[in-house]
Amino acid sequence: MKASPRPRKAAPVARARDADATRARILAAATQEFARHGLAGARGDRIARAAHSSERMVYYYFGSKEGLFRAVLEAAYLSLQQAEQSLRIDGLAPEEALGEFCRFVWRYYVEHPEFIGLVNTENLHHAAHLKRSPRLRQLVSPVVELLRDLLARGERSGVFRRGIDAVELYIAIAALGYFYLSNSATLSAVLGRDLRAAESLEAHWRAAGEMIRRYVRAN
Amino acid sequence: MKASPRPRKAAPVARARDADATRARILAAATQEFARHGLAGARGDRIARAAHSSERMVYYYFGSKEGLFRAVLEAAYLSLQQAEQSLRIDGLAPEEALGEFCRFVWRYYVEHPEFIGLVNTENLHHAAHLKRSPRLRQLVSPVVELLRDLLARGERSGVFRRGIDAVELYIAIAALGYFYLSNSATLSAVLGRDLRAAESLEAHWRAAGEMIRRYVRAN
Amino acid sequence: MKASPRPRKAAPVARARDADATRARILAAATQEFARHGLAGARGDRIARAAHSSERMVYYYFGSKEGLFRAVLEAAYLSLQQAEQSLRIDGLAPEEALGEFCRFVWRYYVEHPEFIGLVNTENLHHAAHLKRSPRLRQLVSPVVELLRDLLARGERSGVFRRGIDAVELYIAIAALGYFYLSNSATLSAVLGRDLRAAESLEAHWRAAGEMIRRYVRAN
Amino acid sequence: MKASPRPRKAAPVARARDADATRARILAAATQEFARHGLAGARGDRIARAAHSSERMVYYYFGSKEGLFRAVLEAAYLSLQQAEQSLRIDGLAPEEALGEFCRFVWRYYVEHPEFIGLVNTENLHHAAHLKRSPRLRQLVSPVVELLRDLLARGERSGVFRRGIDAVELYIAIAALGYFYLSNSATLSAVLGRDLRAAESLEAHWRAAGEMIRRYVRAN
DNA sequence: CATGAATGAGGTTTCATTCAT
DNA sequence: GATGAATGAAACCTCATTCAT
Repeated sequence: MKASPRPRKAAPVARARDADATRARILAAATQEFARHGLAGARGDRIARAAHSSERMVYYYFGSKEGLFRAVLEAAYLSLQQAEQSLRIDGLAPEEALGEFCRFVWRYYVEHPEFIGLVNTENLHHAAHLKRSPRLRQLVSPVVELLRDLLARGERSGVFRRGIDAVELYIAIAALGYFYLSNSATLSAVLGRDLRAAESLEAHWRAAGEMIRRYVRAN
Repeated sequence: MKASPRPRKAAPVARARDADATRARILAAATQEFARHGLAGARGDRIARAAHSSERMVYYYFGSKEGLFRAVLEAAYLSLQQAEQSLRIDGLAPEEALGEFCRFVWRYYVEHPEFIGLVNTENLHHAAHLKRSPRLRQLVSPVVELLRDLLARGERSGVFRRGIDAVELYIAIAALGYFYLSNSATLSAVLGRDLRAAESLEAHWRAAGEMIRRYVRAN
Repeated sequence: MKASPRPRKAAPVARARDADATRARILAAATQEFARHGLAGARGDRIARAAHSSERMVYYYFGSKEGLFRAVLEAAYLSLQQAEQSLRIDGLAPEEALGEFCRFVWRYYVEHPEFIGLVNTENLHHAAHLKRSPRLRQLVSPVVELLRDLLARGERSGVFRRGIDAVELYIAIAALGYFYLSNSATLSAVLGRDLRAAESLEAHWRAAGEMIRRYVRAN
Repeated sequence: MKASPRPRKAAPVARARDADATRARILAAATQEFARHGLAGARGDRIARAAHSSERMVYYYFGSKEGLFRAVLEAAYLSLQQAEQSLRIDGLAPEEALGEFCRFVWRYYVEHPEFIGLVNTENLHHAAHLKRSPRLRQLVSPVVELLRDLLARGERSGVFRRGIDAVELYIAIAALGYFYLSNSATLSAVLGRDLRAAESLEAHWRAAGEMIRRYVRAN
């Protein structure tokens, strides 16, 4: 065991560490709560209980319900950005790279259902919190730039057609993944098919991949 | 026109005692309120005021907030179904017909932003109200059948390739329209481009149409 | 089929009969409702539904909730009085007559649990409705007179002791029946014995009869 | 007496922050309100006002109206049990002891009219709250055991007859006190005699005592 | 005689938040 | 830094009752 240097204020230090941990637990609990119930539907006591803390602490650390939501939203977009930054596709052939890109985006949605819930809630509020958050205003998503490079590479090598807008391509990719997952409940009811079943999901990713491929390929 | 005897308080009385009209006004007001604020965020007094009625009447006609939401949802899906039934594309050539279909779906979303709000809210609740509504369980969307016929026609005439699933095609068309509109606020903030601007919208419909066309066409 | 004499106003007559029947059904339903839930706990819509009528009719016939309660109370006490008037014990020997009297009172409580519920409710209200009802103020219970005669007879024949107050005797008889039935739920819980079981009830009537007998008998 | 530093708002502050005291004041106020008006007739704002607190605090401490009622009921039965435990009659001669027991029970009813009101209300609800209360289910009334011992003693010394059930005796004693007080309002109206008058009460306790004595005595 | 529509007032309960130590 | 106690405002909903035909 490593000796910690001069634990003169052992108790306070422990508390301080708890403080960070408490804050993190509240943030995690709030992320789930806001994603599941929206901003208006979220309940402070549920967050406090899930975080093994108290409502009082929520206000202590985040000031208000909206402040907490803003923090949750910031953390969610920051997480996405970090994941995006770990994406390496510049070594791959354009078509493979695009496939990898799609898989990355869609997998992120699948593995982070809370992200979809939070973003839906934020859209209900016309992105008011996103706009007001200084931390988020300066973080521009790097993925569009990535796609732009990819399209240029594909164009040069002749496998992609010209004139494709990177933003539009990104939106299409996002749409095909996000909408399917976000709306699977109502779609399943209306279409009479369980879209959450494994085979439905797989079929969708295949069709969606095909759609993106056909959209960009030359001729 | 027949002169009614002593219409001293004609207008108010007519309004005050017309149950159908009162119900309809409440339903319309609630549709807006739920679409804008979600189920938890909707406020009974705002609905009553917008409907020129009272909170009491809301409960008189719809029993509870959830009952009202269910009625709103039923009406919204019924409206969509009625619009769908008025869609006539069987006389058009397959490619034109598909274009017409896309335009119909996307225009519906553009002209009924409240529909998107309601459906998002219902998805937050895992389609619980949709599932419980007997009126909606029996109404199956007719558009998938329409698409299936269209795909068959196109296949036979050689303009569409084989093996396209009508449900997948429908989801793709819906996704490209719905996601863009539903998420325009956060996307605009993150992508740094106003997706609600007229030229952005037009560009999107063009790109989306191209994507669908390329997805189905032969070769 | 018998021809009814001149059914000129058949419908109205039928309606008029229905009116009496409706009134009676409302009264019967209200009796149950007030007995089960008290005055404050009684619900107009439950009464209307149970009477196969409408809330509006309740007000049409009885003016107000309190008016309805007063009518119910009057009917209940009138029923009791009618039953009391049918009691014939003057031909029996004093001891037998007293036994018959007890059985009559206790059987009435057993067979009219709604009476107990109503009387408890009325006591909660300090008999305010009883006091205000002119119909009830003039109906004096004849049973005390009956008991007084009985006690005199028994005294003369030497089987009853002297100095027994008829009112006290009546209260004792009532108490031993009423309290047991009215409080059986809490007593069962506290005493750990199901007082509503057939053998418990029988044992109680035996003990209660013994108590009354020993109270009045000479020496 | 110690002088507290700067007691500028001493009284209000002390009162405002003493959780136990606040809880107790609410409980006391609710006891009166429920006893006087029943469960359905009780009003939250009246309780809050009488407790010099707020409706909000009622929910803070007791969760719901029913939760408050349950707490009130528990406290009432606990109080009775405590009083019962302070009853000492094992040193007295059997006849004296029985008289003391009766006096104790009847005095408790006279001095705790709220207990009668609460128990009546609970019986209206078929003892539903009593049954659900774990605290009350385990507290068995000790008085029946007391009576059983007393009867055995009296039997042995020959002053009491054999075969008397302690539960029946307890019920009889309770009935003669409870019923008289609980139903005095309607009985007074129907019998045309003010049962709450001092001389009526005294006469009743005398007659009731006589009844119990004659019930148990040998021969 | 009957009734569907309407309603004011107030009921219970919940919400997000602050006080005071 | 942390906490239990407290709270104003407003939410949803219900009640007994009346209106207007």
